[in-house]
Amino acid sequence: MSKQLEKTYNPADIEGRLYQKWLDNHYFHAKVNPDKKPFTIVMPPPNVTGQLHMGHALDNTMQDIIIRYKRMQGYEALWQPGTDHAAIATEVKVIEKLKKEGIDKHDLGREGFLKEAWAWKEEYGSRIINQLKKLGSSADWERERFTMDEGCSKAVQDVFIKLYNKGWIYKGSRIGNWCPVCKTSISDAEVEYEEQAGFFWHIKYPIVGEEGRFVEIATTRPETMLGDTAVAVNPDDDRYKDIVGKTLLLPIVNKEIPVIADSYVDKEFGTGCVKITPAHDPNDFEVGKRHNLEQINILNDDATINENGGKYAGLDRYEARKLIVEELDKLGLLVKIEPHTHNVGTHDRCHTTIEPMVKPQWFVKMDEMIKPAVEGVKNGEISLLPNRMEKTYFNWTDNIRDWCISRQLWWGHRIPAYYCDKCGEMVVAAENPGKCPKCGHDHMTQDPDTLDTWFSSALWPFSTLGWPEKTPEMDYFYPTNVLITGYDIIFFWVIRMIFSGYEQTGKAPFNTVLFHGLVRDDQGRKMSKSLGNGIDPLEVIDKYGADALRMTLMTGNAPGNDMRFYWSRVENSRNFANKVWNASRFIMMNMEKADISGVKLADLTQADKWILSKVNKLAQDVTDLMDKYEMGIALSKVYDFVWEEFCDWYIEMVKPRLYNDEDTTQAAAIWTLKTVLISALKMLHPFIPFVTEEIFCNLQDEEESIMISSWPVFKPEYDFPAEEEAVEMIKEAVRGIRTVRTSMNVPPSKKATVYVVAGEEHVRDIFEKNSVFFATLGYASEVIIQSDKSGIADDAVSAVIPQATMYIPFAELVDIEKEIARLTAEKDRLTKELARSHGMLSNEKFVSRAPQAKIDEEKAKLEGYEKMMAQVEERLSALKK
RNA sequence: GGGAUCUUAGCUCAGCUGGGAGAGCAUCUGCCUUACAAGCAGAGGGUCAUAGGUUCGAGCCCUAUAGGUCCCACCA
Repeated sequence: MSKQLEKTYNPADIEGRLYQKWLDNHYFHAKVNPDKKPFTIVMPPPNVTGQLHMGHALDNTMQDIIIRYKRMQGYEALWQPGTDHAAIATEVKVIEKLKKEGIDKHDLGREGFLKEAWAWKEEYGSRIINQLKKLGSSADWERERFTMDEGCSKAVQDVFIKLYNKGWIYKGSRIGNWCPVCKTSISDAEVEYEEQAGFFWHIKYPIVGEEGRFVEIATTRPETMLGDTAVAVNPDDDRYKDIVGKTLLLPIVNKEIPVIADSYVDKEFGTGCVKITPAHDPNDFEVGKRHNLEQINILNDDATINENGGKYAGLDRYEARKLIVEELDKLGLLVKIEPHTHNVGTHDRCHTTIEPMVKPQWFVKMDEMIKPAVEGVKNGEISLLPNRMEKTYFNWTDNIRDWCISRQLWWGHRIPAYYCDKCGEMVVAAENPGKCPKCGHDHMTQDPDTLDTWFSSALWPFSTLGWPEKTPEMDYFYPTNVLITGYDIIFFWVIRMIFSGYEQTGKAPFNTVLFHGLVRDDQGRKMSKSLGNGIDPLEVIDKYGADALRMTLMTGNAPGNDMRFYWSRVENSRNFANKVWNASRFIMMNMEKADISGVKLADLTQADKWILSKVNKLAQDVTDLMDKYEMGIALSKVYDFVWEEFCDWYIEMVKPRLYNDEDTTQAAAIWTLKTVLISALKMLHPFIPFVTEEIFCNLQDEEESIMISSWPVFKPEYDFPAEEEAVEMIKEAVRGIRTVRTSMNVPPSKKATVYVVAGEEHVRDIFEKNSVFFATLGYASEVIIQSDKSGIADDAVSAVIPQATMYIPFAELVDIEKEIARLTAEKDRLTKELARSHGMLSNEKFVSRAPQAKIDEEKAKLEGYEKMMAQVEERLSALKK
């Protein structure tokens, strides 16, 4: 017994209820099942601090589509979810929160602060998960993980110790990016360069022992001169050849520093003389190493000047800059100030200008570990989609530098290294050894630093499955199948997962990476909080439903490209959901009219076979596209089919049969409607799960969910190419008809005659009212078709449109001059087509290389053209007479 | 400086290995019709950035040019 649906689709009424039903039935839960093949996607873990944004919505919609598709195909489909502790992002938020309460992080101490952070995680960590659920995400929430849960922490610790023992993790003093606000080092990838207007200060450094002679240098950061230990010139620079090896008096500091020659210096840039500050510039650091220069750190962690800055100690870096410039001016050493725009590195979290600083940090050696990751992509073990991402990938792997993994934060995985309080001996171990192995002192202190948040994310594809324990899940679901993420984190995350996967498990963590672009606003800008242009996916869901949002995100852009968000596209998607809803409603309204249990394929009319064969072919096409992860194209194919073929043509064609209880083909029509609808619903389900589920359950009382129904496959018995061709011919004929008119108003007796006439002039004075062809078919008891296409048999027309009672060749009704013009144009077109076809078939390359099917197709086309040409010529000559 | 990518209808974008220029929105015309006005039928609108080349045939391949976007590196 099918139920009646509401007149319009109202997502708010059903989404929550259906999602709860799915959860209650554990449909999302994947178990180790040797009878089925596994298919695994691991969810990029959203930050616990996160709020669902369009990027998440897109990312998770894509994953959900694939996982639902695979589930319907009979795979044991696991979508492994979880959240990321997001070290610095969370720490910043918690500090902010505490600040509002008037509490400083350091007042609480490490343990107190971590308590606060965990409380934060408990409070907000579930928020984004609930938002993902609103999207319809069918992740296996029963397996939800967290990067800092016990298992993942164990994995992190094991990997650290393993890599350390292998010599691939080391502690080193290196110059790195320091954020004076977050007071932590950050990796190069976390630095964003902003173009800023600044100045070039030209300063004179006096040459010792040569009164009145100076070297002029140009700098954008004059305050760093406090840490200068040399001035460098290019060895080939003739201007300065004679001063190399001489000594300069560093002004203000009044210290003697050497002039050195180093090819790093660009003769053309600035004055050709560079002040060298090894402790505060990455290039200078390298130069300093080559020339054994002292590193003088002049900054405190908050970027104020430290005791090495003499009288400037305690001042902020910019304040110091101002005063130093003033002093240089007073000393007569300031030559000039030039405006200069340059790129300044800022921290991507807080946008503070970073300071290069020399700090002891932990590093992962990359040179060896990256090799299998490069090889795996090169040999196709891992494919990146779209392919162009491979270039970006190799660009990175070729230039990889050691990975700085220590962070001076509290929220994160603490580095498992312990130092003896007495002799400083370091031990890397899972637990505090308690006693120093070297001097026997009985107290060791753990390294205060934590690990880069990406260190744990890098292990995510396997740590979530229980690694390093040998779990059945690890055996069964790993390696995962596809990773879906934005191209913006290829460096942060994707590469690190790949090399970690190879190193830790000996296997690629996934065999395909599918990248998507960014969702931008309607002006193409990045959605960001500061611009206030972000569109909240939840708002879209509230207004138009999750299905509409999902569909919007999946259409209208190519894989890997950025997309713009338009409300009008959401409306269109909503309209489509409503269209499906109403088509289903119509079918349900008519389902009871006949018993369809005994319908056989032989009972079907031409129209039925046509639509059946269309949907059959569609299933094949869509499956192929889904397997290639071309979800956007797959969806638009189903969209076109449902709206244009099924609703606009088939349902309209079939109406007369439904309304006429005497019609012997009524049951066949109902059977076909239902069969095609169910197929279409199944193909739509991964994309728009809610509306399809609601309809399916109302339509198929005996089946509990479309989620666990089977994906449509191509069925040879539904392949009716001949019928398809016949109906296409009729459609072609009817499509040429311009205007459709009914005879005045349609009387309630449902008897009306519809004249379908080509060309408006013929009927304008006969009929007063225009109407719509297909909608009117439902009313009409009789249809007269006048077509300009000969060759369409009357019985073919009436097979599709049963009320059609007349068939009059168009030429008999039409203005002869016009018809000749039309035929002439047609002849021209055919001439061109024939030339094209002949050209192709006479081309040796084409004939030898093209697939046989294509050649046959072309031959068939050629024949068709030749026939049509003959007809056209015949009619032309007849008319001319 | 290195690299990627884009330029197709008024707007935003599809166009999968070369073979009949497409969608949504917008515009215009006619329709409340027993699934749907969140709808139906139709119309207008494009030298596919420019210039060459390969090919029987180019939106698609090659070269160059112009403009846009992004990533990486970064000059003190």
